[in-house]
Amino acid sequence: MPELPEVEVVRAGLAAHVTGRTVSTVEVRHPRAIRRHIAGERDFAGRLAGRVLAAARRRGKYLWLELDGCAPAEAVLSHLGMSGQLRIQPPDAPDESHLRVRLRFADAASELRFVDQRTFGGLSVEDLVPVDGALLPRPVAHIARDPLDPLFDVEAVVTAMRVRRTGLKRALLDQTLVSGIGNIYADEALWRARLHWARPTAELRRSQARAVLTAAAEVMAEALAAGGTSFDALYVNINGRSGYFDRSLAVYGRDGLPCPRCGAAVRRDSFTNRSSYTCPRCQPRPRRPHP
DNA sequence: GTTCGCACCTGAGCGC
DNA sequence: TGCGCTCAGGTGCGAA
Repeated sequence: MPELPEVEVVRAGLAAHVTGRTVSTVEVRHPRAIRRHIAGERDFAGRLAGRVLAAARRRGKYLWLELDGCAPAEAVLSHLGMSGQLRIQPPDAPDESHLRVRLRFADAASELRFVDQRTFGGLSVEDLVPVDGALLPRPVAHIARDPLDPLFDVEAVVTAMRVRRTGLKRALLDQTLVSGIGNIYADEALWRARLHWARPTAELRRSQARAVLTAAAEVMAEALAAGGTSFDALYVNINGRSGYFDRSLAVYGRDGLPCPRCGAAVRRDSFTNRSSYTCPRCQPRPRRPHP
């Protein structure tokens, strides 16, 4: 699944290969892919045609391409959801089976395709609004900075986290508190910090909260460094298979396998209709877990 | 105001 | 072979 490192790889690819290019036409192949663009398909296509893609930006798992020469400032916003890909393809390349949106460019050198099997992701054109010194698409205004953001304030997040009355993993997945962390990196960060996912945030020491946030930054930076090598000129990569399995995951998806640190069998728990993986020895369950 | 649970969605894997 | 069920999980929204 695309999490922060994968989205950053895509952003860098788009910055290199589509910025400065003029959109000629837009083809929406599946309406659900632009469901967040309330005005509909024709408006979506009309607002992009003839526009220059000026810059590729990201916050957390949201990605957007700023549009040149408009007031108020606008951008085409993308979230990859669970299975989304943004691909740069030659115009004569066969359509992918889950191709949802196609952007053609005036130079006709290549086209940008939004491919999404499960259609949890999508595109929309949004106004940019000033938030905390940054210019963000309106639906992203509530998203916190991510641990790789140079302006990420770890001490402020530690304070905010300890005010919450919830479990630690739930807090890590709350994009309004800290963005970019999904189920995989949450489990990996918790393992590195030796903390159980059910620890009540209100009972964490500052050093523990700081440790798990630092671990999240480390594991995502390592994944980004690894993922950055799979990019080439014709493929803006969110390739779940190659990017995903190349990572060195300590616990995620390793139910029953030995913990790389102590050798105890990794355990899978149910967590809000999904899974959490922990080492029962390195990450002991708290005496009073958050329910 | 804060926290939680569920729907959304498709394909792989599995048991029968 | 085919059917039905479970699982995967980020986000937004309504309920508590």
